[in-house]
Amino acid sequence: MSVASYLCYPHLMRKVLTRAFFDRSAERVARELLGMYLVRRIGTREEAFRIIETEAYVGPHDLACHAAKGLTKRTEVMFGPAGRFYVYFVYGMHWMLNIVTEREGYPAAVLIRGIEGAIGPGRLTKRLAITGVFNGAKAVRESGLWFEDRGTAPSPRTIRKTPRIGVAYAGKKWARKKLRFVLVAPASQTSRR
DNA sequence: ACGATGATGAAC
DNA sequence: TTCATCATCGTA
Repeated sequence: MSVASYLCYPHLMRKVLTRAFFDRSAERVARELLGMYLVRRIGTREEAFRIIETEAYVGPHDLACHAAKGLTKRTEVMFGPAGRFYVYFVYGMHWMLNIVTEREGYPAAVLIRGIEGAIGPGRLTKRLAITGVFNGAKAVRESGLWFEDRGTAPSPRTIRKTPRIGVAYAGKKWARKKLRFVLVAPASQTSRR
């Protein structure tokens, strides 16, 4: 494959996001995951979905973050190294997919809330057949679930910041923080004037 | 608009 | 033991 091919067909660029990408603040990771791809492999079948909605849960002081409860059996994955999935069950029905961020020992994560074709964290996991078996797994090819940079980073002007969904219990300060990131023009790769 | 779903952890 | 939760679907 020549360099020219990549220039003509930017989607052929496929760079798997490694631990270093996630070993940063949850807020930055949440913002930069917009436009990246979540890739799922089941057997030999592979599907990639552009990420269009995320939320950052920024640490133990963030009262909306499960880690604010401290180290428990459920939250222990968040206390581990970055680049692993934190998957938990809510409301007796839905699996929520998060990716752990920050250094080992500092609990923080990004909730993947929406991909093209499946808006909503519960719908997304159902669509990709993601359950608790992914909890603690590394986001690498071998796991069957990973992230890729396909060279389609969105223009900053297509990114919206809003308060997170369903976190009123966290108190005004944390419920109001704009830690939800939404890509409003998923198809466009560059800014429009 | 509201009830059902049913793991986890905190409050009681 | 009871209650609320990082939703969603079916029924009214």
